[in-house]
Amino acid sequence: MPRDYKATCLLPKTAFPMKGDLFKREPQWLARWESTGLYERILARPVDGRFVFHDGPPYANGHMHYGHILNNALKDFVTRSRNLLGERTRFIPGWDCHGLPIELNVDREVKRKKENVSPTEMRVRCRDEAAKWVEVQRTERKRLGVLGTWETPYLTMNKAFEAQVIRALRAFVANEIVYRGKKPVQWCWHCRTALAEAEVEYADAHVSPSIYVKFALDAQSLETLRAKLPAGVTRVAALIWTTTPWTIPANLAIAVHPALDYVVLQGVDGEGLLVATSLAAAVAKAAGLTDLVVGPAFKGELLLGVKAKHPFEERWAEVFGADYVESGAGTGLVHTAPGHGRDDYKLGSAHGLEAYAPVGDDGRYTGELGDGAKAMGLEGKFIFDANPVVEQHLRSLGALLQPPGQTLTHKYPICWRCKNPLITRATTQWFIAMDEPMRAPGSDGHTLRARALSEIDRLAADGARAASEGTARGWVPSWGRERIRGMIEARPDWCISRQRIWGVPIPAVQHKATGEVVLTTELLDHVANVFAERGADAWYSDDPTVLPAEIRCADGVLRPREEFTRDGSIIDVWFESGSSFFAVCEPEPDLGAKVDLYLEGSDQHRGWFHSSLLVGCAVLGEAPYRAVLTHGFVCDDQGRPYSKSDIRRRQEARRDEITARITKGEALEGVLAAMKSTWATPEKIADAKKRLAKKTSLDDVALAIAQDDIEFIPPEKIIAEQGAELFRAWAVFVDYENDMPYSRAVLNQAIDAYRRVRNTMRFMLGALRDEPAPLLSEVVLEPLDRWAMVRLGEVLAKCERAYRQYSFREVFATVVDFCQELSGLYLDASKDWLYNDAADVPRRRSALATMQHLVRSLAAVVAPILPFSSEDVWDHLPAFEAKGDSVHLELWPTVTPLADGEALIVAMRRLRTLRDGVFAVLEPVVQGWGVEKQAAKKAGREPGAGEVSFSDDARIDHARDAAVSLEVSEADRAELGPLAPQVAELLGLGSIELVAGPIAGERVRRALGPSCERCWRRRGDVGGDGLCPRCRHAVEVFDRAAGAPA
RNA sequence: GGGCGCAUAGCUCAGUUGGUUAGAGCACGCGCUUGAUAAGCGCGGGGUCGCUAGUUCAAGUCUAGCUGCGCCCA
Repeated sequence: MPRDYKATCLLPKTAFPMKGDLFKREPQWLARWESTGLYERILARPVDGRFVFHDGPPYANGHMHYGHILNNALKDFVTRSRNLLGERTRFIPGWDCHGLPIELNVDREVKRKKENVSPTEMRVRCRDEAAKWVEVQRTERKRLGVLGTWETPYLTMNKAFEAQVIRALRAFVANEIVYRGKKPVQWCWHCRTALAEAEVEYADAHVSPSIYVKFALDAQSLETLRAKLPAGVTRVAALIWTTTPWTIPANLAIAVHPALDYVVLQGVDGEGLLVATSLAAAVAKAAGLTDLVVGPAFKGELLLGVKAKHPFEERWAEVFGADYVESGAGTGLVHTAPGHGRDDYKLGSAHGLEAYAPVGDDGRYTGELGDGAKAMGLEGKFIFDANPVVEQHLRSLGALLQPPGQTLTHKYPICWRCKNPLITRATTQWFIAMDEPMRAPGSDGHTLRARALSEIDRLAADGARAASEGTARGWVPSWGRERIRGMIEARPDWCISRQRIWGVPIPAVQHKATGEVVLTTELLDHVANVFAERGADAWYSDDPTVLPAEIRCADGVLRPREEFTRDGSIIDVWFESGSSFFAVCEPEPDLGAKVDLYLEGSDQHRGWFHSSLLVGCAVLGEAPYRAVLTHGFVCDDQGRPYSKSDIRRRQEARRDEITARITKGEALEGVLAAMKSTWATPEKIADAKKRLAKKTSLDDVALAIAQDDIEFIPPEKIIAEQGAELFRAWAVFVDYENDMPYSRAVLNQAIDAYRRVRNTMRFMLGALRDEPAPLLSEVVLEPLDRWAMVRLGEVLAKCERAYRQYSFREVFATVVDFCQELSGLYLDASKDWLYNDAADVPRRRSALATMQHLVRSLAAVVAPILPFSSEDVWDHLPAFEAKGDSVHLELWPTVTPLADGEALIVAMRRLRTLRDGVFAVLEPVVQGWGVEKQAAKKAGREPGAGEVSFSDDARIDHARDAAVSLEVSEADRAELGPLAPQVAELLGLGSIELVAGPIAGERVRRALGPSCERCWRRRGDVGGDGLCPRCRHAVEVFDRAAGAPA
């Protein structure tokens, strides 16, 4: 019985599992890191660099969704990689706690229980509600592996934060750009509050009435147009078009474009209709006119100053010029109600008109209505209910153009929270002026807008400079500049007040006797100190000391606080979060107000980046950040947003389509096939039919189908069942600068890449066999190992640059590629000496020293991305000098450059082309035999039992059984340099012959001679004992060590 | 309707300042592999670079328009 030599081989041995079992083991690492104070120990390392990262606060309401998770993963990549690169980086997570959604949640609860709750009590409830969600999200964020000060996060409802918000507001007041004014704002009549730009959503298919209204011109205006009238026209009406009849009572003017062409269109009974030339035909059609008769065209300029009679109020609407008037829709004459539209307001205020808005908080008309409207009974009526009333009344007056019931389906703004349609309504609010010079001491007198725009450009310029240095600052990606620039350029003054309770109050006071409203730096200084100590809740208490004993009015006179009442508005939550750098980073001595990086979704160009920029410009005189990195949104495989609600909407749409088509008489099979449904298989269709037979409604079956076709995978499910790290692998696998496709298929691809890295590490750990490896300094490296070290150096350089540019994907791809490269050639070739050489053979020791360094380095490189698995590797890496207890305490790995590095790279490249040549001739032989073998097996025969066409000499299963001859030029052979003597071994061939000239005979032959029983090589040196000399020696060494001579 | 983006193989992505035959991984097909085996290796098929026009000796790359998708706004 021949001896089984397997036991004498040094085969891979490691406890590092192939399967991560991440979902089970991740919590254990998290617990360990927490108990060993890993985060603090990382920060305590003596490093020179420093990097300030600032977490944008998610809203403390609801569970984390995919966008949040992705965002948190990216943030963790940043903090961990910066720390790895020797730049101390803290992560202070934050939450946005104030604001409408939480208040409405509590409100709903209060209303349900029919309780009567004071503002103070309301704030307590809101605080509890926010705290509840902070807790939920804290758990979810920690579970992802995000490293940070989770026990001391920043909350916008913390006292210190609230005080700093007031101090930020003070900076605006000191700059004299805070004012109170009556201006149109987006208003939710249901929530009874003004909304910020960021709080407005749009409904796709809102149906509005669509009416054309006539405003009769006065005699003098008629005279102006005398020469432009078609024959028979004796009177003229300006024709406007609107989708908001309820704003007609607030009409004060009409806008035309001075450069646009207008005509008078012949109507009925001698009436002319004033419209833009380009729209005359459409209007005539709407009016049911059979002939299109118009007078000569003229420019809108001629109309300026023309007066038209309001249809039911005793006042005149004057015609003004405005360049926003369009020639493509409506009539070219725009109904202008300065209290109910932003453009309208601008135009009105330019001509001295007030922002007239006779509509209350609740969306009902107030007593400010004109007599005509009051006579219609509109006072107290809800505006959307007034639409038909106004329309009917206009009709009865003959002021309407077209038949009843015309509607327009269009996008319309709705409240982000309650989803009710919004209105634009002028209210008295606090504003921050964008275009007034800032006058605080030390300010250079620029306007906030100008300052912000110049900061945007400064960041962009700095970003370009950074890019040329191989790092990233400014707007990343660079188009962020255009995006935020457009928004800052176009934005109106910042409306910072909200008529709600849950927030930081705007600490203004009103003098009871004079009605004067006071908001001064002195007042703010006092209140900020009170808030710092007692929190903003103090504002709602009865305690008089919330205010200073005396308050200075505009006339310079100090008056006792008892003469004042406190304002009830709170500040826009975007102002709060925009102040976060000032509340969180500025007070910390090792951070400071200048933050190196903000990192959020690209929607924050309008949100947090935007508000932070404005606050920064007022408080610091500059942007609070050096770099702004944005990511896209998580989408499904069709590129549609991947969120629970979006998916549900799509599932329902699909269900409705299935239902509709089947109800119309189409066959189930046909419908499903046409939709490429996963249910378009005979079994599934049978299943569906069975369900229908069981009286399950068609809708329910259709929904089940839709849910299978359009799947939503809850993130917490992936994390609980597969592990957070796989999600992180997905986050690094897709390109975050664009929208990121998410589906099971993509997730699986990311997992495959992860496994490639994991298994390559595992192989090398196995090679090390749980034994301390020789140090690099203790061995003479073989050429192949030297190549690996040179390549590692290249990989490290590339990854370092990629990390500095936040190109995490590139880091990961580089590592995955490197693993592939190692697997395919380096590790494969090394197996021979790893397994078969005696333990102390120099070339084996060289390989071990190299692999130890490779594993150690690669684990550190991927640690920011795969914190769990890299720690797993670290745990299984044999001890070496100075090995810490966590990979996360490592600093960026280094490799000593080798003088012959370039030559080694060239040699390896040549070896690779050589290998391509070898496989090109070898593959058909191996494959041909393989196919025969498969066929024989299939037919139930033993391969080679006389029925296959390969002769024994030609059978080659494996490269090691092959002797190959290859044509290689002298120059190419020279490139092999130090690798030349080892070519056969490196390529795993039995033997290779490199021939300079043409090859006469077969290029591939079966290697001659018996194979060594231990290492299976056919090198022609196998002795009578069945072993090659190398193996004979190894067995001797093995037996001696085992103390049992054979 | 406007602003800013994106579009390369079935999927995820590379593709330097325009310059040979557009690459990689995954998936797929065919093989190998007792010794990386819920792994590893080799070979192979697969692309009108969204569409149209233009600039150029030369366009995936530059310009314009269009289509589709996303974010932000109206």
